[in-house]
Amino acid sequence: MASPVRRRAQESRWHTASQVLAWLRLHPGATRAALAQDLQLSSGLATELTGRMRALSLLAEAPAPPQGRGRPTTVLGAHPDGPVVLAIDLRMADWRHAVAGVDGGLRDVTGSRHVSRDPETVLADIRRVIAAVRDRYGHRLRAVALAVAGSIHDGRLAQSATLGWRDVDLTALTAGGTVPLLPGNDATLAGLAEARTGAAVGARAALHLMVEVGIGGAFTVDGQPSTGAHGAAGEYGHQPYGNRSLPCPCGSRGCWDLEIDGRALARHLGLPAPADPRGFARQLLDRAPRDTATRQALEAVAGALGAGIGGLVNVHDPDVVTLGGLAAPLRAAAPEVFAAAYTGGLMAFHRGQPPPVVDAVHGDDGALHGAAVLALDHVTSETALAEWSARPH
Amino acid sequence: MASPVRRRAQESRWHTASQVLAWLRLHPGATRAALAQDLQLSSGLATELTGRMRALSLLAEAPAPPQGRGRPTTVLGAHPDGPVVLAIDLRMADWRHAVAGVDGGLRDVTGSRHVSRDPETVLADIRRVIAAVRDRYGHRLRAVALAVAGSIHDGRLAQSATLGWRDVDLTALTAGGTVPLLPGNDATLAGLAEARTGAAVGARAALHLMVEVGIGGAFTVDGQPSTGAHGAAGEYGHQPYGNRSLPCPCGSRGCWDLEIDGRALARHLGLPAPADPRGFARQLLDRAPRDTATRQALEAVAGALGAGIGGLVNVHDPDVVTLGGLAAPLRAAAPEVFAAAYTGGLMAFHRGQPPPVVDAVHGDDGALHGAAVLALDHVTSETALAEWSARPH
DNA sequence: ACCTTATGCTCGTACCACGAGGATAATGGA
DNA sequence: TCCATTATCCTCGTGGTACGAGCATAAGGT
Repeated sequence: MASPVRRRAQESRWHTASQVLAWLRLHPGATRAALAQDLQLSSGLATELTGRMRALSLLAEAPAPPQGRGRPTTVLGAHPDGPVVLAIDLRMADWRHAVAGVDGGLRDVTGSRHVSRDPETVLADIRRVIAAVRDRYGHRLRAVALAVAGSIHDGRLAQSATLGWRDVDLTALTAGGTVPLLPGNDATLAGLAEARTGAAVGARAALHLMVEVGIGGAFTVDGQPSTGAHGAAGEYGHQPYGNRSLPCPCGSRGCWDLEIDGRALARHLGLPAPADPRGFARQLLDRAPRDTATRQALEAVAGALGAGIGGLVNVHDPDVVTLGGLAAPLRAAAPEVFAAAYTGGLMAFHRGQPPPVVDAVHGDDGALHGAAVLALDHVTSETALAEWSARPH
Repeated sequence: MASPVRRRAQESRWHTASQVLAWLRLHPGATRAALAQDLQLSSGLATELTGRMRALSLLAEAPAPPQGRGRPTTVLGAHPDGPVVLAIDLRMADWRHAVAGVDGGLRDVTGSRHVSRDPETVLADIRRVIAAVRDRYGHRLRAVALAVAGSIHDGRLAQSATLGWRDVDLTALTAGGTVPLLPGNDATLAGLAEARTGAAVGARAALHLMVEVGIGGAFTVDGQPSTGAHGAAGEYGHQPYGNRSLPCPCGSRGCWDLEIDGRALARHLGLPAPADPRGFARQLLDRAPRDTATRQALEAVAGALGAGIGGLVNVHDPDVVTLGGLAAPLRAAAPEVFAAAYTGGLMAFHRGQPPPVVDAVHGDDGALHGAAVLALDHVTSETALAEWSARPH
């Protein structure tokens, strides 16, 4: 615990080290010479910093293969005894987890299907995994991030149509331990992953939209998602873009959600609401080319998707929009309809150079990667580094 | 000009000084002792910092009136030779400007009506004022911020329904000089002012919505507005919340704008679109109590306002929502309808503690104050302080 | 072998932050 | 009037990061 008086000096002490680790995650397998050049470190400072961080097990250096003339440099990587985080992605039918070191690489990616979708059972499973990882890594485990397909509010899972849960306390997962638990909405974290290592790399402001059951997303600026006051931001599916006569399970009416996912497709086809909207939509996407009615339903949905995205671009003014989950195949099913609705929804001055709408690159791994990013951001923060350095190594 | 190599040291050198000036603006007329306590500065550091900043004309100290026992402290304020900024608010019928020092206080608030609304004429007027202020303050003038009732895109005024302008280059206003021009949307800057010194003080995340002609706003996190990639964020009026059959001057259809302002009121009353939607709405608000049809029109608008705000709360998850311009009286005209639509538009888990919707406190001065905040943020940044200190005094 | 190139290391300097100890300037009571 | 009390300011020695110059080192090229 840093004394409050020493606060400013403590933090500035780890400022550059934190920058180094952030840079390392963006450039895995990079050399020390490249680090010094990118961050404009003097060679003296690079020596001192890497030395200090090596001594603290924050960094490992290995001789780099010589490339041309000059003294060979070293390759930077995570230290074998360095801090690690646990990333968990809790989805409708299954959940997965992985361990990551400060270089951002995911290790031990493991998954298993839910035996029961009952909250108590699932949370007990997760608690078991956390305990197992803590047993294996000991004090090296510094944070656990949990991506959930539902709305997060002050550390609680407020509601999840996907899982059928309502107001589940997640903080209890690491209660008793000292490891912080960082929960996040799955679409928000997938957006974070796209911004850092995905289709939105290089963009200052990026909007990610993900369709599974309903539509969610994240707006990131300089790689930081806008989380709002209680971590509940990004619920784009619950904007009144739709038909006011349709009630939404969220409690509101006319939500965009209802115009986008499998429920909307079923409605357009005159079918009852499917139990598994995601699976239903996937089926339709597969058989679309052969079925006119299905194609028309997909066109309606693609249009609703494009028009809404146009409105969101007006609100957020992103450099780029990324599509995750079913959003990408939905657009691909009716690209002209989507494009017309998208540009039609933009304010005139955006139409000269509309932000490109690109498919996400992380696929189903987005939320898991994003959870790792969230946890590693926490671990490589200046205060967390100060804490880590206070322990013996 | 700082050499790139010295960047890190230069910035950290001014880090605390920048914090001091930021704090001073939030606590005008505060004492040095209070500064040291709030920022947890050791008394030695407070001495050194204030001394350095006094020598650089960044700060003035005057003996504080003694209050009880103990050695009297000093009151901090802007130095009489310190840096200043020029804030300008360009509105439909008139424009105003003011000079501000680093303590944030607005001086010489002046206004004048447009003789002509022709862009060239108005911009020439503004150029004249900038030149006059520069003549008077010389190198002390460090930034000019310009609030405009229109959409900003990469430093240009992309379109303004209010002024009837389209794609006007604003950067030319200070061309030739070295003073940076910082343009901003008026609603965005009003939101900034509310977040720093208005109704949203203390909130981490705040949403400001302002109705004049159409509706615009700003989402601020920790006092920083989300500006997007090109400074065009916050165009809430151009989300497809409304009736798709209505074309909007922005080029899209069904914009929220068309459901909220004087044009919506006229439509509900079966009247043609008014030339001055703002004045028209003001008239109706005045005579509402005596006229049933008007009251019903106002109720429809208040409902559309509340429902949209509910959707935006789902998106942004703010701590508080502030209403500027006509938004406050529109709500007041039908508070029950507004409240029902607002909570009805919220996702269920927000309804337990919905973010309070409060009236803005800056009134018509919001954009001008926000422009001053924007300019002063620039001037008290670490790099700007480094530049200032490099000059002789 | 020697030069060239690229990088790492050492060390003196500059500067901010910190904390302890003492100085200072007011009040208020004896 | 004098002195204790209180709150603040100032001085100074220490610690720590960043910087840059100069030198050392380890390769490839000639």
